[in-house]
Amino acid sequence: MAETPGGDKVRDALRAAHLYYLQDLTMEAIASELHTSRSSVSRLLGFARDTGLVEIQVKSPADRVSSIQDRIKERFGITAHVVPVPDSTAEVDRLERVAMSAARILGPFFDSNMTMGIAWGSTLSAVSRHLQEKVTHNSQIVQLNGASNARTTGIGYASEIMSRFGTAFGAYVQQFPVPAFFDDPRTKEVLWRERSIRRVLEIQKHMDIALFGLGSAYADVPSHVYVGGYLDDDDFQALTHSDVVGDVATVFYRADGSSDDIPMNARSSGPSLSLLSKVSRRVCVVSGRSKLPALRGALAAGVMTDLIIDEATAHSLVEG
Amino acid sequence: MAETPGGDKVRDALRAAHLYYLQDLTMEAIASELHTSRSSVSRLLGFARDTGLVEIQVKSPADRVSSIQDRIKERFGITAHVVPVPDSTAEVDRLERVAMSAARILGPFFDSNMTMGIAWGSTLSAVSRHLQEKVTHNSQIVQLNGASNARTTGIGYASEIMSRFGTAFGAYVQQFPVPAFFDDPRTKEVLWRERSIRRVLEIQKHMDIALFGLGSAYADVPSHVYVGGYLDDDDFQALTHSDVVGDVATVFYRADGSSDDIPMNARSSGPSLSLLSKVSRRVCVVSGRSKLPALRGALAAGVMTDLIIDEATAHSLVEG
DNA sequence: AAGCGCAATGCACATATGTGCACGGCGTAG
DNA sequence: CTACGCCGTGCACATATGTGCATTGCGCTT
Repeated sequence: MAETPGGDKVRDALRAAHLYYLQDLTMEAIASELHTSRSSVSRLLGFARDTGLVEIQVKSPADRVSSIQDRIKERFGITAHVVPVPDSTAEVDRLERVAMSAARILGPFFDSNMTMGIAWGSTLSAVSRHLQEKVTHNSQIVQLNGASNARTTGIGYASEIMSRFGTAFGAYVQQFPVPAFFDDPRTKEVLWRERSIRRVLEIQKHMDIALFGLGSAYADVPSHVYVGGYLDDDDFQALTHSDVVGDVATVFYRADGSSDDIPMNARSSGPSLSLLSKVSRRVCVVSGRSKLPALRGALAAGVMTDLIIDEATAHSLVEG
Repeated sequence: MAETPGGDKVRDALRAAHLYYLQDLTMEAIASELHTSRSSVSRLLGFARDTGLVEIQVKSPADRVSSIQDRIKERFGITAHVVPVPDSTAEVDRLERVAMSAARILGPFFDSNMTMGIAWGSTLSAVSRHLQEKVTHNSQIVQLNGASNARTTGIGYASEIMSRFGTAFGAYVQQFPVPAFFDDPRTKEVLWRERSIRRVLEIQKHMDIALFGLGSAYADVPSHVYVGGYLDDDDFQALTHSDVVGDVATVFYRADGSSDDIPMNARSSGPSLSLLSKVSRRVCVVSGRSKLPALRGALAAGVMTDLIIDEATAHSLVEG
């Protein structure tokens, strides 16, 4: 067992998965082919699923007319993944379920030789907790915006998210050890010239997927940025003054999607929206009606190509 | 039910599938969300699977060293899909199982706006019987080679295969109503100038996927072509004389993969191997060791990009 | 060589899922 | 208006699957 430490297990799991999912054999039958017990087969299959040897996708046939996804596609030109959640569900559970779905939907998007940039926040945290393993090679996860602030280094929180993604995909994790917001924009400018930082920025520039939630001061569950001590009263005032409706990776924008001339952005560590828009796949996860204003703004800004959203909010989006 | 004749069913099935596969709810839980009984949910999920709303893939992680697939990839430069089948399995069951796997593996390959060319024969027939539904749009299936001969029109057989593919994918079916082999090559030349025929040839030329088995005179289960009255004694002699080891869609080739100067090919209705090689994805399904010589020849000819093959035969392929 | 600990295995039971059958609604033909 | 027949549904049962627990085998330590 030293030389093939589980390699046999993978082999068996793969074979079991093939027999089960591709040939419709029952576990009993597989057990006899594998000369083992049915229980072991059950466990092997479980292993195969957890481990990403089996990938299950739910595809919406493009023909279902006027489904919400299509309406969203028409109106906003993006691909929506609407997560069914009963309306009665509490806000927290709702986020949890959207996050779980997001984690599953994400799987097929990411693969070997890719780089995924991720933001941090309650939403991403939830997603990270539901990731299923999927082995990839030569892939990396890069943090989009800094996480430390005046009170904490924020490292525990953000890096936990990062490392969950890293281990789930077997990807190299590239942290971004800078504050979320600089006190002085000039510090940022200077720091941005450092080679160590430029290396990260360079990686960000070449990412294949960006994954983020939306920040919103008005959310029922106010976003992490707004309650974590990242902003002081002056900052809040400044934001209100600039008509900010939300943020993506600590970069703020207005209802019309514009993000220029918002002073806070000069101090933010996140990627500018224009930079973000160069990424070929930009996945946004949203749960809860209270994020609607932020969502509309983000749509106007065109920051996303894919939207994973709970049913009720999707509904409100196309209704209102 | 008149206006959405099953549209609701699809909707529900989709939702159920989402809840089941993406959110890990139990059928019981889904039943209550859907205000129906657990049984109905079970049925809905079954429907979702049959209907292609759910797609399940088994992926071989690229890292498993020296697996058969990798060895094949190295040696022949193609992607192999090895179907696990116990060695003790009878030849017929083996074909059946390979065919079932092939049908499942094929699903993800084919999609809307694509054209798939298919040959006919025992292998393809078996595959066609195991296809899972998958709705696509603006897609078509085109027959690669004629099927009628001196004795029968061959239409029942080939067109049954064709239509199974057509209905499974909701694709337009383009038959190719010509004999498998012409008595006189000049007839073919003349006919090939007809617009109706040229239309089909044109479609073939633009196909995105080609799917075929291998013909072999020496197979345990001799291929359909060799026993269906398509060839007479003289033909057989001619083939032997030309050192033919097998055929793809009634186009013959030698062990070294060459197919020129084989007189029969001038009379065959199938696409020349060079034409075939222009298709971006060329999937070959093989079951049974007796097809090995034909397989080696086909590999030498480079006609395939993907090979779906049973385990034992794959083994022999890399061993010998 | 005996003892220890870890991981894999199978058993037996608990759950979850699949399906034949009978019932009831609804549209249609008579 | 009634009879007929076709779904769609849920029930109850049959199967199939998941999992805690005790056992076994194996490698390593003492």
